Amino acid sequence: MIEEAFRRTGVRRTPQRFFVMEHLLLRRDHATVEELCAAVNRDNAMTSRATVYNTLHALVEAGLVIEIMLDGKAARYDANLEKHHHFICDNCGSVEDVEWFDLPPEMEKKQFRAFEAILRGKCIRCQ
Amino acid sequence: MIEEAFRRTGVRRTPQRFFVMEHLLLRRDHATVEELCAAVNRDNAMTSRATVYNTLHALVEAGLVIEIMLDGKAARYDANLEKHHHFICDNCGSVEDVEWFDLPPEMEKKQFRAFEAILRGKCIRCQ
DNA sequence: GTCCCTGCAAACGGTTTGCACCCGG
DNA sequence: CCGGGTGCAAACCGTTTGCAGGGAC
Repeated sequence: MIEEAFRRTGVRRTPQRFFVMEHLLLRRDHATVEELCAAVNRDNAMTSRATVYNTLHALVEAGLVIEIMLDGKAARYDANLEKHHHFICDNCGSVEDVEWFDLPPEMEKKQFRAFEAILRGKCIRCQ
Repeated sequence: MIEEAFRRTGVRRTPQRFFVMEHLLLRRDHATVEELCAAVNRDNAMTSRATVYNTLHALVEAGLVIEIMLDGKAARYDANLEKHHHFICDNCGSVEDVEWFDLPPEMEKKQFRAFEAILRGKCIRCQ
């Protein structure tokens, strides 16, 4: 529940923040700022790009959303908080979640703070 | 040998291209365009930023260098053609090569075209 | 009532592009 | 000589910032 998550993490509840969070939860398609801005403005009240950036920073800070930076293109945002990796389609550039797997044992020893895998290929639609 | 690599891959040999390639081979520190531009201009003839970009595209195209895009910051370039992963220091942002490891067997089955791991932590200097 | 959020517009940093000139093959 | 590379400057695109006004708590 969004209200509850905001209260719990101390994120101030504004319509803009609510709509952004709602969109990320409903359509888990790794939206970019541009897409979120368009979606929120289509469905609801007016929201500036700057506010979408501000909102996303707040949500990332609060741990409600993760930021995915791939290939130097626009950042994408993901409300899936389970540990997972990412797949990028060579053809259409879409991003999909991939089930989590750990580092091999010999690497695990080295105590990295974080591990993230990026997998590439053609997605089902593009094959 | 640089001359030979250029001839083999059909990259036209200009002083600028030679110096960029030389720098990447000698100091394998994952240089950014900015750093390469500065280094080439310090040591040798004048070279514009646009030409460094052009050169790097040509070298990546020719398969003599790989491009590393991390965290939406400036691209970095690497003359290490062996398969490897990358480590980024949380503190200073430096990038290091990490020995290659494969996907776990259950993932290997899915036939991804490419796999790249990004590891994070503190580098030796920053610990 | 106090902060913090919002919208706007300008600034920013990395990269790309258009163009006239130049040089490698 | 020809095609492609070079330098310069302007354009581009995603993101950040400064600021005045407004809404959450």
